[in-house]
Amino acid sequence: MNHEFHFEPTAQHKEEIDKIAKLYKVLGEKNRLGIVYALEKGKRCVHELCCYLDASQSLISHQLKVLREAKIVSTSRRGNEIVYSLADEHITKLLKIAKEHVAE
Amino acid sequence: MNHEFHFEPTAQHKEEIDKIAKLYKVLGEKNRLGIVYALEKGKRCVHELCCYLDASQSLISHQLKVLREAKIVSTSRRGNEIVYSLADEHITKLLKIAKEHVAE
DNA sequence: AAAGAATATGAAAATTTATTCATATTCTTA
DNA sequence: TAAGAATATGAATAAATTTTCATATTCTTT
Repeated sequence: MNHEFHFEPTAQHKEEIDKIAKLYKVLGEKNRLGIVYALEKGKRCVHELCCYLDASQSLISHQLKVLREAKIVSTSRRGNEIVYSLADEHITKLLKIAKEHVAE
Repeated sequence: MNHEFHFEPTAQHKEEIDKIAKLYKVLGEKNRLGIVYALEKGKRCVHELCCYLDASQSLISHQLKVLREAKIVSTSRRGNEIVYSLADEHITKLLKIAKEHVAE
């Protein structure tokens, strides 16, 4: 077969692919996605997230950092605690579709 | 602060988290996501995907296997070629939301 | 049936990511 | 301001993933 014809993603497309791949990669990890699930129900401090996911404080903090850097969660302080919440509703929308997809 | 109160995801929730994390993980890789992008425009054989992504045949085949196992793509034969296409429209929907999310 | 084209695959190497451990930082309150 | 609680972080280790290389498989055509 003749494969002279080449096609390529545009630069913009490449960038978009990069961004989305990064986003999916961040959400494609059990603990991080679990955190997002927990936060869908409301704000939670780190300790609560550790309980929820039955994971060490250090691990959860590291994963929270990844989520922060991806702008998926945001923080505020409440006394001695740092309280995490979802950065915006987009994530919930994103998850909704994914939930539908896997519900089969 | 009092952290007597524990909460946990239900078994079903855990399973859902697992499934979605797996799905996102598969899509959270540049080359695989690139393949999906290419296939959104229509069926493509392996060689075409290699060109599109400027990647080796072996690499693309390996990634296609991952996509196949995740039921994201399906195949058919056309003479000597294996032609890949998206398994269903869900993926397109999923991507649509993600595209919106990163378009900022 | 032999040769060639297209794709797949196993195993090794390279790279990335997740996890742990020890410790630092930041805030609060006695 | 000292002590304690909650969280963050750097570095090391463990584990998983991606990529390559060599080769196998499958189909087509002569």
